[in-house]
Amino acid sequence: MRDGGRARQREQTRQALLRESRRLFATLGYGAVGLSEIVRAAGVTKGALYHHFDGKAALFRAVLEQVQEEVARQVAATADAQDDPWERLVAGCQAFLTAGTAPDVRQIMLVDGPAVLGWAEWRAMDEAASARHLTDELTTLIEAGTIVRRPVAPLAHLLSGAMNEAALWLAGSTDPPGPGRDPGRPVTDAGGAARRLTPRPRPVVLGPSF
Amino acid sequence: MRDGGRARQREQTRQALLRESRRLFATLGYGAVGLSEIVRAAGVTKGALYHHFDGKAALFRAVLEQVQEEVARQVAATADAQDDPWERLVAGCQAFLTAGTAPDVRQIMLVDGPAVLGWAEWRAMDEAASARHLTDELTTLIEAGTIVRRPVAPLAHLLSGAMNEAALWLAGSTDPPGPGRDPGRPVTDAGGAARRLTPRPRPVVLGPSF
DNA sequence: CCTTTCGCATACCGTCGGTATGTGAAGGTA
DNA sequence: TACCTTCACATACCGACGGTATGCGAAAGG
Repeated sequence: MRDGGRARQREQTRQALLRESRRLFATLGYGAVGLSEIVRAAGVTKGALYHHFDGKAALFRAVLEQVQEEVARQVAATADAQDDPWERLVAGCQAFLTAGTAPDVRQIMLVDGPAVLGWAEWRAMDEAASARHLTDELTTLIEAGTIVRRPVAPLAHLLSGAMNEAALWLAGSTDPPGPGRDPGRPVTDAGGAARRLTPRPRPVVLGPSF
Repeated sequence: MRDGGRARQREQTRQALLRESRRLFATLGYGAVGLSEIVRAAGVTKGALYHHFDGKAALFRAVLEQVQEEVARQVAATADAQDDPWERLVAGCQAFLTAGTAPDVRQIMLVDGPAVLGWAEWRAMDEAASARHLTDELTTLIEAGTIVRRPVAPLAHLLSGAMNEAALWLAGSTDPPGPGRDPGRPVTDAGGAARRLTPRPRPVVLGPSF
């Protein structure tokens, strides 16, 4: 072959499988995508797929890991640009809402993820990817006295759940399994909505509502 | 037949299908349950199933409707026992967390629901069943000045998402698709945790944290 | 140059959701 | 009571799917 060695070709095939399966999973949903479609789009056969992954669910898991990593990177980058801890939390939430509006994230990470891998595994992956930072931020805010002292784990879960639902809601009612409206609509202003949802005056306590 | 007329027998078959499929969906998850298992457990054949429902997803939809109705009834009953609007909201949230801890609700309503029917349809069903009351409660609280005046729709979504995640978390890490621990464990004290999560002093503003 | 390894293709299998058709009892009608 | 219609299913079957076992040819190693 004129292209680089075996390792190069191997990685190329693997990336093609990840890229095409991600696209199909995002647009049609996990259940509506057949392996035949994936391998056809990737230009390989089922033999290649099962050589790289342990099955359909394992392929989905790899895609989900990729998506979660991207979201975590965006959120962390936006949050870390802020110096003040409270502003870091707010910026991080806004960044998550912006990222969560993307169809990939929406369908793969928020809709199919828990059902395909089971909630426990999905939660563990989310914890490892991004929720860990959220816990850190909340801990910092508690230590600084910005929010009332409470167990951080429940706070993190509640805030995480609220953000997930908000992302799904802000993305509009466009999702594959249903009737599905125009996918190319201008996407409701997620950033603006997120900003409107956060308090103008910096609060002294976060606890009461939780 | 010695049992009542056709209508009676028909309803009996339908209920058996709903009961057994609900049990199997709850314990194994939607994807891991085959129609053959369902009809065998219900003591009928696939012909009966397709005579009553339009397919597997439609059967699941009927089960989900049933589950949502039960949850909504419990929540409404608990909330309506309180006179004060704020106490109604708190009691309703606690009741939801208690109900959401049940494995049926957990797997069917919170995990598989959005993936099987699509998020939009799932959201519409939830809206019709229970979220509508949540919006009403929040509106009342805003009108009474208990919480700061904001658009209620975002508030309702955030709170709903937080409650859903909380219910999944409080139920522990036991779910079918994963390794799944002892299903009969004593269920972490959901009511107590819910009470601990809500503020002791009645707040004047709910907004800041949202 | 020969051998081994490995990345992948081919061929095949059991099972699944879904459908088309058959059937016998319940219910109406004379 | 005899007949006919309706209806609530059962039976038989199909294409497609996820998954597996095996074959093969090119690249790496000696």
